[in-house]
Amino acid sequence: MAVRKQIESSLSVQEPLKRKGLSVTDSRKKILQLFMQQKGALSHGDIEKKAGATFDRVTIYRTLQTFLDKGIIHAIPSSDNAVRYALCQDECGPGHHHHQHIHFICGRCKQTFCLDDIVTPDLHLPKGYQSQEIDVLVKGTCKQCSATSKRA
Amino acid sequence: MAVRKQIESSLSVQEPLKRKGLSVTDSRKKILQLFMQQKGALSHGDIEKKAGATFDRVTIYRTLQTFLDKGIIHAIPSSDNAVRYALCQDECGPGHHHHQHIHFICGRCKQTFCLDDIVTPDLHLPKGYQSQEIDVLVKGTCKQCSATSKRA
DNA sequence: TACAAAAAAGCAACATAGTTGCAAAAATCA
DNA sequence: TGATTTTTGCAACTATGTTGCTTTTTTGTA
Repeated sequence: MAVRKQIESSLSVQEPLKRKGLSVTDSRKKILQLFMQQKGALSHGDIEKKAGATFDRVTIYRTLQTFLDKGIIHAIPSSDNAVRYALCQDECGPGHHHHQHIHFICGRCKQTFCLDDIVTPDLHLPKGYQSQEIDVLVKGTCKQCSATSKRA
Repeated sequence: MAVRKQIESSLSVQEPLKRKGLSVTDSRKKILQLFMQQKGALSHGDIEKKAGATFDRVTIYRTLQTFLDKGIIHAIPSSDNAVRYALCQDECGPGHHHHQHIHFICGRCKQTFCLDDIVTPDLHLPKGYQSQEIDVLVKGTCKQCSATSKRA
């Protein structure tokens, strides 16, 4: 039955929500699930497409905002006016994000990935500048796409 | 006379346009001037405000796109759905951008600056990933704002 | 399990941002 | 100066994001 499947897969989804003190609702479960099934980052539009007409657009906006606030996802800047979101790895608290990883944007498959193993480098800023957060965006060709093009 | 002033200040503005093979129009002069007068980066909205009702919105979009294509300005990613633009320093050709500098986003004055002297660091990417371009965004407090808060 | 309080979702209406095609105006070049 | 090419402005449209309010769902407790 489809129902059983739903219940099973949503079990692992409920836990993080509860841990963050959020009430467990259909849209939150669904959206969190989408993120967990996904290697790359998701934009609001991606979620709208993937979730189909299940949820109101507004609900998606508000859910993303809630997830951001609670430190479940983090926003990845972009230069195409489509901010993407991805799951936080380590424990990010409300407001406190601890991200040291970099983001890779593939020009071929257009996906954005978190490279969790690559730590953001230290920078020497000019006198007077105080750094709070560093975001490194690397554009190029991802592992998968590099491999496919070689074989072709 | 206001006219003379216009002509004088637009002289330095015409040159880069011509060098890039662009016809010299009022909107291009005005928008390029805005960038040259400005320390920080400008979003489409900023330009719309600063240019007043002088130009059509569409013209601003198209001018920014043209400047991007010709390597006169570069786009700075953001996580607030407001891509900002700033003048290119060295010679960037069409398609070929050579930026090694980092971008600083001040949380206080909300301005974005190019720190031209800070070179983007080398990164060791995982096997298979090919890097073409690196964008470093640093969020924090800028020189000016740091100074003001100390005195206050 | 049922119920009241609190939280979230849905809806509608609105505001802003970005795109496209086409006609009018301006810039270029001979 | 005048013909050609380029750019602009306008209109209409699509997409994206926001807000207030009502209904529904969730939660915690009896």
